[in-house]
Amino acid sequence: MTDIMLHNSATRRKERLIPVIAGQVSMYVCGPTVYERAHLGNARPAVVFDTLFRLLRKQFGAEAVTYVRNFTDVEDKINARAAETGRAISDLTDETIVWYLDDMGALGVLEPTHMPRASAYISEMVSMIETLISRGHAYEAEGHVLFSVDSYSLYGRLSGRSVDDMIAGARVEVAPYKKNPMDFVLWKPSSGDVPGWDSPWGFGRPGWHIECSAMSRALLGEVFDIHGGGNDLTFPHHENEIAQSRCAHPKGEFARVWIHNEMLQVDGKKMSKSLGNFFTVRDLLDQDIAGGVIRFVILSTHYRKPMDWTARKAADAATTLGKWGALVTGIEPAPSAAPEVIAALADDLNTPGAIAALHALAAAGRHGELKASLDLLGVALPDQRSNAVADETAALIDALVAQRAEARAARDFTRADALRDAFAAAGVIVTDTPDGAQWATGPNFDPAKLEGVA
RNA sequence: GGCGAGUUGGCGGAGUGGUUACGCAGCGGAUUGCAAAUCCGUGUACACCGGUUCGAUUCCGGUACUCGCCUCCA
Repeated sequence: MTDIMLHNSATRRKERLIPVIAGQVSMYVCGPTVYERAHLGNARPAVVFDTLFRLLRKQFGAEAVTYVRNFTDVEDKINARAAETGRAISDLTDETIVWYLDDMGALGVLEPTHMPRASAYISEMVSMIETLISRGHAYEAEGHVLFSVDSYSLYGRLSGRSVDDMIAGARVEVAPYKKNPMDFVLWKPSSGDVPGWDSPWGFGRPGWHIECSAMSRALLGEVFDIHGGGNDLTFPHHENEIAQSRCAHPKGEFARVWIHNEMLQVDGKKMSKSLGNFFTVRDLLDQDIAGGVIRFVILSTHYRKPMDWTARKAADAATTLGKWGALVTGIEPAPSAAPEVIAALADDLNTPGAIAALHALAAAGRHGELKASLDLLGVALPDQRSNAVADETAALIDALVAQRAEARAARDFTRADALRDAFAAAGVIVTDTPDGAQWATGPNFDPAKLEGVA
């Protein structure tokens, strides 16, 4: 079996994946906070780690891979959105979760093994916080429980920063009850409409970071193989997760390999909610950009490089997938993806390299392997006639195509070219082959424009 | 200011201490009534300045610029 090499951002080098338990792999990825539609930037990690999930399943067997991606459904942004709209929090989070699964499903993202909701793990969080207090890593102050960064000497190692530097560069006001300005909240009091739970420190709710520590512990244990997420989470979220989990479970290593995807950009700037330069996955799907096309564009750039989304890339991807669709239609997939494709993916998830291998398969006539390889990558080819042409429309087009053939045979090129122009205007793509003309509908298909041509 | 990532031909985008992917576009040709599609052919580009080396785009040091994190963020 091909070794899987992954760039571990904790050690900043490429390492061979050696699972904690031979033959089994466990992976945790930070999932979305659920209060609105996922934007394209949110889709990047979902697609990247889904591709890794697919590779791991291929290499270790589907049953041997445990993949956890949480839903953060306890978070102050959710509370704020619910308050603004007057909706119940559970309505908001339930609806957003359905949207998320729909949208990611359209991108070919498989459902992880477990999709825990933070709200279902409050007691585990409370328990972990109690452990941290008893071990001297956390303290209570004014109804809050704070993690003491001074109690963990390796704090800052993942993100490569020192506590002193961070304090010097801090741009936030420091709460007066913090012993060290970098101490972060594990538990905070709730009042009014804000949701809360009873705890040894009063009625309150957990901080964001402890949620992931508690869920990964509950589902994967004190040590697991891979932890993933966007690189914007490296600090403070992942740094804090490490501090919490390793201090609560000193014998566990927590995550062995850290994988961070780079940001998706628009015009060279990170797509983000705060900048407002985002569009949702649903927006693109509604523009008839196929999920397979979106996924292909995302996979066209290596996950550790910034990637700009452009309409040009989507158009190019649609063209490529359209060609491959024609090659692969009716072809039986090979039993396995091509070795070149697997080798590229096993080399730190080199998806652009894998796509180059796909082009080679297409050129070499290895269409069965092409199909199987596209399946491994999770890229769905667009249906050649996805616009579901009505029977009478199809009959009309067939008739017009036949008329054009007759006109050409009669050397009536004026008539033949007029028909060709009409097809072009209506978004019907006609391709002449040695066996006669074939047609398919294009992205701007508009059957109304064929009226009166006959 | 601190930390991290990046800078590859017209565009997108891999990779490598020497033979210099791949895709798109372009150009030349075949084919075609003319096109489209297809097929064949065609591109020594690696930000800048030093260093190491027989040889560097690839290693080391520095400079510039871009992006990210340092506050919620995938």
